[in-house]
Amino acid sequence: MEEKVNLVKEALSERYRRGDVLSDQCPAREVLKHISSRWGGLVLIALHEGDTFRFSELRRIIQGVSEKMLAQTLQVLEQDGLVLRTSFPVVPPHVEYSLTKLGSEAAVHVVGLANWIEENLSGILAGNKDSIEEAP
Amino acid sequence: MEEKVNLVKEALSERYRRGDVLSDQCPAREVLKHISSRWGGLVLIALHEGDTFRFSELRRIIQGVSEKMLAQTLQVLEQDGLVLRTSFPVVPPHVEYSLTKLGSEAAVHVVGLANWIEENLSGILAGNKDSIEEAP
DNA sequence: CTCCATACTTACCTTTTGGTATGTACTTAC
DNA sequence: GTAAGTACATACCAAAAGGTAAGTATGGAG
Repeated sequence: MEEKVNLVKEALSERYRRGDVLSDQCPAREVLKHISSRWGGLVLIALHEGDTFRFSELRRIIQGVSEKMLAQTLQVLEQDGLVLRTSFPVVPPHVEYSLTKLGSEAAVHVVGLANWIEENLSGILAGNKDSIEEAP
Repeated sequence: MEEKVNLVKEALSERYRRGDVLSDQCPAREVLKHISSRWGGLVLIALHEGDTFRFSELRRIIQGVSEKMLAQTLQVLEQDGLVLRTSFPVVPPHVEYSLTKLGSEAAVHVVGLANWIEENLSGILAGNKDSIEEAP
């Protein structure tokens, strides 16, 4: 079994020179955490639907997100260079959010996953016994 | 602005008949949560590398995961019908994990995202100022 | 007879995450 | 003059996630 683990590591050797989400040291795992955080992926999906959005628009589209969490998530994604924040110095405040080039590329994969889930939802739910039967 | 939100909702109308991760009611969001949970995606990625894996192999490959979390994550993914668990009634116990057809399809998207992150890691890190400069 | 290995489970505790409520600054609408 | 809208920040608390350590069952190795 030790050999098999090594074989897999060997197959992943190319990955070690860039990033490796399977390694707990690698910053790639941090980035994956940001994108796959509770609201991170949904923000990318929402932004992928249009060009620019205001804070309050995003709040309405991403159902259930609180102001605090949306602000926090947007900041993290902005720091990763995935989201662009443009604020206009007017009152009341006007801020627009959009995806950067990097952000669009990442969003494509997240949207791909979300679409797959949405299309295969019934199949997945069928495999999930909890949703149809429950022990008394 | 209300019109814009409606326009987006209209553009997503097709999605409402299947699943919609942007809706907080829809079970699709739960499935997304499972897959994008801290260890869920990494399990899919690891399993995607080979045919079958034993519990202890997965623990070694997915660096940093605890026994408790790996067991829990595998159970959730099994309930969603993404992971297949095969146990052989021998002693010491022998259990093999692999992806189902559904699981393979989901894994493709997760692997795609992970690969993108790994390939673009330096670019992302460059946009992330926290990793190079720190306020004193 | 004791130790080791496998694949877990369980109890206990800490850390992280997330929600609610409130405050801010300013202007327009009523 | 009071409320509403905008884009947040902040404090406080509850819930969830996660780690550690120990226990379980069983048989073989020493």
